[in-house]
Parts: sequence; C-alpha cells; structure tokens
Amino acid sequence: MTSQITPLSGQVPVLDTVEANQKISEPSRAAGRRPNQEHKQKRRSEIIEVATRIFAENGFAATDVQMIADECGVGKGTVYRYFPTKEELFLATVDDGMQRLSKAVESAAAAHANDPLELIAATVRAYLNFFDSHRDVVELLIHERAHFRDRKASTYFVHRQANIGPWRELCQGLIDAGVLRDRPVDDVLDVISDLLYGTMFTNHFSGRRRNLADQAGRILSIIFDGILAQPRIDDRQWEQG
Amino acid sequence: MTSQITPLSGQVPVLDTVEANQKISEPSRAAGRRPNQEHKQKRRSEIIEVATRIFAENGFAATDVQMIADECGVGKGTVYRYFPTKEELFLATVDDGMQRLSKAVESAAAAHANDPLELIAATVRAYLNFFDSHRDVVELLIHERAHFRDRKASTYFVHRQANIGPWRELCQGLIDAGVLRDRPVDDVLDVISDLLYGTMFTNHFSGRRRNLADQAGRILSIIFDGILAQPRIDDRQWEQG
Amino acid sequence: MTSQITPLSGQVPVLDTVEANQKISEPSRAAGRRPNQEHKQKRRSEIIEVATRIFAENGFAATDVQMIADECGVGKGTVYRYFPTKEELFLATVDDGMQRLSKAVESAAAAHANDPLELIAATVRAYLNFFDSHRDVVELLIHERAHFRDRKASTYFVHRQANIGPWRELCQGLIDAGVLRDRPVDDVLDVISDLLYGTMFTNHFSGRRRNLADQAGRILSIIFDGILAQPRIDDRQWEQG
Amino acid sequence: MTSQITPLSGQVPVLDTVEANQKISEPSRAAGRRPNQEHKQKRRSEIIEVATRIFAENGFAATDVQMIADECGVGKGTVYRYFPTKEELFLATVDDGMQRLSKAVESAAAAHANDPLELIAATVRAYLNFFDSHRDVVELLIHERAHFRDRKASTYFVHRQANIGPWRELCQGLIDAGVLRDRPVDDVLDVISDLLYGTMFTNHFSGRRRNLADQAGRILSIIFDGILAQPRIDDRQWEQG
DNA sequence: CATGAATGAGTATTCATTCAT
DNA sequence: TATGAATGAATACTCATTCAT
Repeated sequence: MTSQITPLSGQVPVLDTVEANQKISEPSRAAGRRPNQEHKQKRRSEIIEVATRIFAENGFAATDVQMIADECGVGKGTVYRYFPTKEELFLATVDDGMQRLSKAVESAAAAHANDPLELIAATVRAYLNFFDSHRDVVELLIHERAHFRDRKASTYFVHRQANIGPWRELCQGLIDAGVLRDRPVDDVLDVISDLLYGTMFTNHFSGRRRNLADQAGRILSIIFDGILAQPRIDDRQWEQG
Repeated sequence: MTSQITPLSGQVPVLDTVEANQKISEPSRAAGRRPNQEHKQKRRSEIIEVATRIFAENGFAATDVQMIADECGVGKGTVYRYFPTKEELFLATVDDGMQRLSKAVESAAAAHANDPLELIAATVRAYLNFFDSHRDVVELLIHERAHFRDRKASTYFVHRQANIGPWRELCQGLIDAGVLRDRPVDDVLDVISDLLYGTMFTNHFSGRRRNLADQAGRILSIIFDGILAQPRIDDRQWEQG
Repeated sequence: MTSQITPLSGQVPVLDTVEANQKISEPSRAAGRRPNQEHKQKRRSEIIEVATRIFAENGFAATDVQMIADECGVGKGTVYRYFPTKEELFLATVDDGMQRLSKAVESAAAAHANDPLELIAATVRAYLNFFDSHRDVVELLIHERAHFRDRKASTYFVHRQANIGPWRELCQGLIDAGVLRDRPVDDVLDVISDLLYGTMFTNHFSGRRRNLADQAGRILSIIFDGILAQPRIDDRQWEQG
Repeated sequence: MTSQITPLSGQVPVLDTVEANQKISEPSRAAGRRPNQEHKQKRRSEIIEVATRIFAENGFAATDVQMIADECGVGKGTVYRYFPTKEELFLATVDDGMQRLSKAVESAAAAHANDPLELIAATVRAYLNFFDSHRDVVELLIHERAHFRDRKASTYFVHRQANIGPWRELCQGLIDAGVLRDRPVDDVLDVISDLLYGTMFTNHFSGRRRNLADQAGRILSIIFDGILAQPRIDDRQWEQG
C-alpha cells in the first residue's frame, strides 16, 4: 500500500503493489456469470480517478457519492459495490495519489543514481513538479487531515516515514565523504522535507506560480550554501535558543 | 483583521486592526451605556475562545453551534446575535488566532531590535513556539482551507502577505551590508517562510515532538550556512533545473 | 410507566403516572422564550395519538416519520424534538396504549369491587371491549413484537407481570372461601389470561365479529363451569399427559 | 395450501394439499427428466428450510435475500428462480410451517381415534408441543401478520377455518351423547381454539417455560371442569354482560 | 440453468437558521 | 435582549429485482 514518497532517495525505491488484497478470490462454485478481475480493476480505477477530482473540488463533506456515480456513468449502488463507504473511497483516492507521487519521484531519481547531489536536485524538482501538476492531490491531503484527523494517521506522513531509510543512508554517505557538513542526518532530512512540504503547500494555497525549475534551484542554492555571505567564520551557536 | 504574521521583522510590526466589521459599533453618545459595550466585547471573546477549541476539536462541519452555546452557557440564539452565521464565527476564530500569533512574534522580536540575526532567530523560535502551544490554531488553518477553499483566501497567507514588507527591508539591508549573500530578497524570504510553514505543519501532523529550541537552532544553522561542507567552491548552477 | 393491565384485579389498581420523567427541569437561567410545560405535554400527546394510528395502519417499517409530521401539521424536526428516534416514538405509542387499557379495565372493575365473580366478569368484558374498540393497539402489539423481538421485552407482558399481584390474592381468597376449586392460583390465572389474550387476537386477526357481551358470557360460562356435563365424577387425570 | 390445523379432530384429518401452484409443474412426458424435478423439489425445500430460520431470526424486513442465498450456498439469482419475490418466499415458509403443524397434530390424533376425550387431550398436547419445538414458526406467524396485514388473510386462520369441520362434528356428537354440556358447538370450539392460541403465544413471548405435559393437563382440567367449586348450582347468567 | 454485477428507489436523522415570546 | 421551539433541506447507504454472461 505504501511506496517511495520521501523526496530523497539514493536507490530505486520499490513500489509495494497493492493489487493483492483487491482481487476477489476465485469462487470454486458452478457456472453462472463469472467475476471478471480485469473489468473490476478497470472500473475501480475509473471510480478513483473521478472521485479524486470531485473530492478535490468539493471536499469530503460536500461531495455527494451520487455526483461521483453520475460522472462515472454508473449507478450509485455500483460505487458502493467497489467501496463499502464514502470514507473508504476517499482514503483510496489519497492512497492512489501517494502512489503516483512515489512513481514520479522514483522515475526522476532513477536517472541520476550516480550523482548524489544531482539526485537530490532531481528529486526536489520532481516533487514540486508532481504537486504542481496534480493539484487535486494537495487538496486531498488537506481534506484527509480535516476529516480524519483523529481516526487515521496522515497518509502523507505514513509514506514519508516508511521511505525515509534510503535517504538517510545517502546523506550519511555524503557526510562521511566530506561532501556535506557534519550535521545529524535526521536534522538535515527534516529540514529538507519540511521545506519541500511547506513550499508545496504555499505554492498551492497562496496561488504563488513561479517557474518551478527556478524555484527548485533557489531552494537548492539556499539549502546547499545557506544565506550568509561568510558563514563559518561567524561562530555563533544558533542552537542555544 | 490582519496583523504582523511574517516570521521576520526588523521593526515592531504594526497590528493592522481591520476588525472594524467585527466589533460592535461604538455607540456615539458620549457616555451612556458603555458598560453594555464592554459586556458585549467580553461575551464575544468568550464565544470565540470556546469556538476555537470546539472547532479545532471537531472540525467545521462536525461542530454544532449548539455545542458552542452550551459550553458558553448561553442560548443558541445568543451566539447568533454575535455572529450572523456559523461560517462567520469560524472565520472570526481564525482571525483571532492570527492576531495572537502576531502578538507573540512581535513581542519576541521587540527584544532584539538591535541585532538583526538574533532578531531573525528570535522570530523563528517565537513562531514555532506559538504553534506548539496553540495547536488549536493549526487545526483551524486546516479546517479553514478545507471548508473555504474557493470562497476565501487563506487568512494565514493574507496575513503573511500583508506583513512581509518590513522583513523585506530588513533583508535588503543585510544584503547591502554584506551580511547576507546577494540573492533576491523574495527568494530568501520565501524559502524561510515556506520552511517554517512546513516545519509547523509537520510538527503538528506527524506528532514530531522535539525540543523546540534545538529545532529552531538546527533550522537556523542550515538556513544561515547551508548543508555543504565547501559551499561556494562548487560553482554548479542549481537554478538550471 | 406501567399500570394495571392484567385483566383481573380485586382492588382499584393504581395508575403509575409517567409525567414525572417527561417534564423538563426548570432552567434557572435568564429571560428568553421560556419552555411551556403545558404546551409540551399537549403536543406530545397529539403526536402519540397520530403516531398510534399511522403505525397501526402501516406497521413500523412502512411508516415514514414524515407522514406523522404531516398529519400533525408540524415539521419533521418537531417530531424529533419530542422523540429522539422513530423507535422511541413507536414504543411510546405502545406504552400509551397499555396505559389506556389499564384505565379502561380499572374503571370497569371499580364498579364491582364488592362482588368477586361479577368483578371478574366485568373485567373480562372491559378487556375484550377495549381491544375491540381500540384495534390500533392490537396492531401495535404485533408490530412491537415483530420489530423489537430481541431488544425489548413485550410491553404487554411486562404490564401483565407487573399487575398480576392483586388478582392472585383475589383468586386465593376465593379458593380459601370455597368458591373456586382448589387449584394452584397461577394455573387458573394463566389459563384465564391466555384465553383472553388468544380471544383478543383471534377476534382481531380472523375478523370474527360477534356480540362482545355474548362472547364474554360464553367464555365465563366455560371458565366457571367447564364443558363436561358431569365433571368431577370423571376422575381421569388429565395432568398425566 | 391448507391442511388439518384445528386442534381438535375426531378423525384422521385430511391434508388439503392445495400447494398446486407451489409445486413445479409436473412434466407430462412419461419419464424423461424426472431426476431434475426431484432436484428442484429438494432445492426448493432447502431454501424454505433456511429461509424459515433466517426470517424467524431477523423478521421479514431485516432479512436480506442474500443471507438466505449464502446460507444455502447458492447464488441470489437462484433463489429468485424458485420464488419470484421475497414475499412469496416468505409466505411459502409460513405455509410450510402450517403443514408441518397439521402433520404433527394428525399423527398425535391418529393414536386415539377411539377415545374422544383422550383424542382432545392428545391434540392439545401435540399442538403445544409443536410450537414449543418449532419456535421459528411462531415467529413467522407474527411477521406474516405484521407485514401482510392488509394484503393477505392470516395463513393460520385460513387453516383453522378450513379444518374446523371434523371437530365440529366430534363435538356435536359428544353433546348429543351427553358427554359435553349442551352448549353451542362453535362457542366451545372458539373458546378452546382461542385458549390454545393464546397459550402458545404467551409461552413464546413471555418466555414462560413450564412442563408442557403439565400445562396441557391444567388446561384440560379447567376446560373440562371449569374453575368453580359448585358450578351448576350458581344459576347466574354470565351471558347477559 | 446458475450466477452475481448493476441498479436506483427509499428514509431516518441532523442542524443551521429563524423568530415568537 | 436572550432564549429555545420550530423548521426542512440535505445525504449516505441498503437491498429487491433484473438480466448479461
């Protein structure tokens, strides 16, 4: 159900395909109209696709399942055949969004597996690009949090946590190699992750539409080099609060 | 309605009291029924305080105005005497939260008006501290976005935009003085703002509870100095995507 | 909530009035539109009266609360102000029916307190008369049983059990006085109760419409004297199965 | 469709097999596909058996045809091949129950064809025993009445009416022979029928679990001999209301 | 023949808002 | 002015029935 989400990854992440638990076990009984797995998967995808759009546009509460059924050209009962409740349908759209994010980041990372800094840069660009061209998914994240706050851990952070591992190794390697300053790995990853998360939301919420390639560049520049003109000479301990 | 929000400010931020239409119109006759006005303001504050908590706990849709009335010990009709609709009441709580954020950041900044870098550091700490001790407000921001997406600009970003000015001047001054690298001011401010925004949400959503002073220190360290061990020597242009 | 139901009673049964728990405790707070107890009781009765008819006509499942609201000339929400669920409303109608039965039997019995056999006869007549002229109540008993089978003891039998006491004493007295044969009191009461219950249902379900006074007479004749021409001479033990 | 039901019968009751329209039409070609017919009858019986249990447990409305299909291990469509609607299936279970009652009473009566009073006693016992060991059937009677009130005469009373004949003759014979008092036959039969009906329901609804043989004995004792110690001396006319 | 995928009519309950008192 | 009684629009989910395979 989860997969590569963390915006940094030094190796090709494995996509944990979900189909297993979606397939209905083959009934061993007699003739009759047989269930068609292919057809089921296809229709399930259609519903998720439409639901993603409609939930993103209207939010969870304001979305009537009938709207989704109509848009799909099926009866409401059919939607309920595939997803037992409106909530499950919604969560399926969020999960689907996260899987698509994973694939997008993976693909981008795969092309730069041999140049660590470029790998990081490519990942940052892929992450921002994904959310820029899939604004629906940003909305879903908000609605998930608003509606399921106390019943479910945020899907986004579940994925982030599940896939941080490879990035930690990559970072540690770069520190050992003297490429990065000797800072705790988790501190570095947290700052980068939080910055991307905040940037993504801000882009979306504030309507800020800058050239994404430039934006990624500016972010990387500051992350890599900081904002001070003469950094290390100033010895002040910012850590002390 | 708005006030100092931007997490960086080189001068005592001005509280833009736009709340004209929220305040009960001042009676123009000299003295007379002043006590009533005070009573009204007090009750209005009570309602907002209770509503903040209940909206944060339950979200907008799941909150029944009756719950708020009960908690306040007044009739439902009374709540409607102070706020014409549930939505206006909700928005008033968000605005109230933003004003409190402003005051908190202001106060922290005021103590370091003479040391720019320390001013920045103090602001970062104050910002993270505020949201850490006012988790309600984080929730309200989410619910506002989820429910009012297409009807209202995010109060948070309205405030941010309204109060970025002084920070821009501060930054430009530091660049001119050679303290900061010569990067476009807005780039720097965006990165810092987005990072704080993302950090705040991540702290809240992922349940990450680190020592806040340390967290602020780590953030500042990376912002100021970057993550690379030998920064400027690498001339690579990250801007090119 | 309960009261005299059992069809036999040697003393004026006490009607346990229910109003106590229906009244809303006086709110101690300020002005405003005050709750009006009288008005509430009246409306509650109206709703029960209408609901009795509609539930009896359509059954529980087929009754739409809207039908009741319309018939009452109030909004659906108003019905729900008085009864939190459709089920509670239904059960209230059953209870109301049982209370009315109690009153009817009581009144009839009160007139013959000094002649035990006549008291029994009057009770039998009152019981059959009540259900004959309140066919709604018979229906409610059926629907209650059909719908609440495993969630609630039958209201009818709860009442019957709660009010059998006085009848047991009366019967025992008559046995001691040699008026009745020396049989276990509970056997006698069970047979009479079951016979009345079965007669009531049969009258209702089979559409049998005989003169009720005659019917009561025939029942009493057989109960008192049996069907055998030469009873006690035949010593056969029916008890042995 | 109907059969011997009336609890009193002086001769082997005839099973009125009216179930013509329930049976799958007999194939007129001599032999041929007889096995298929058998298979059909068998499956039909299976479905009725399962449906009886499930309808009794859940009531008509709360029973999902899917539940019955699952329990039978067949597809829902198959159930509909045997019974055109859920209602017809339900009514078939009621009718089946009544036929089983008939058989049970018949068998018991057959053993005492030569002793009228013992025949009556045996019938009473068989009737109470049947419903005691087939509680499902009692439930079905209730649900039938609740759901089909105005569309269908109660199956129970249809059967009762259809089979009262032989009992009337038996009774009249006993009266003529001076065994029973000279009362109108129908009065006697009504009282006995109603008493058994009421006893059966009361046993079921009130959870009263007494030794059935004893119970039958007590009932017979009162029916035969009445409750008065000195019956006929008291000349009072109970008939006058 | 048997099956189960598809359908859509049907309904209890909630709650923002109004307004009589 | 404060109150709470009244209202009715709005909506997820079920399940009997049909019919393509």
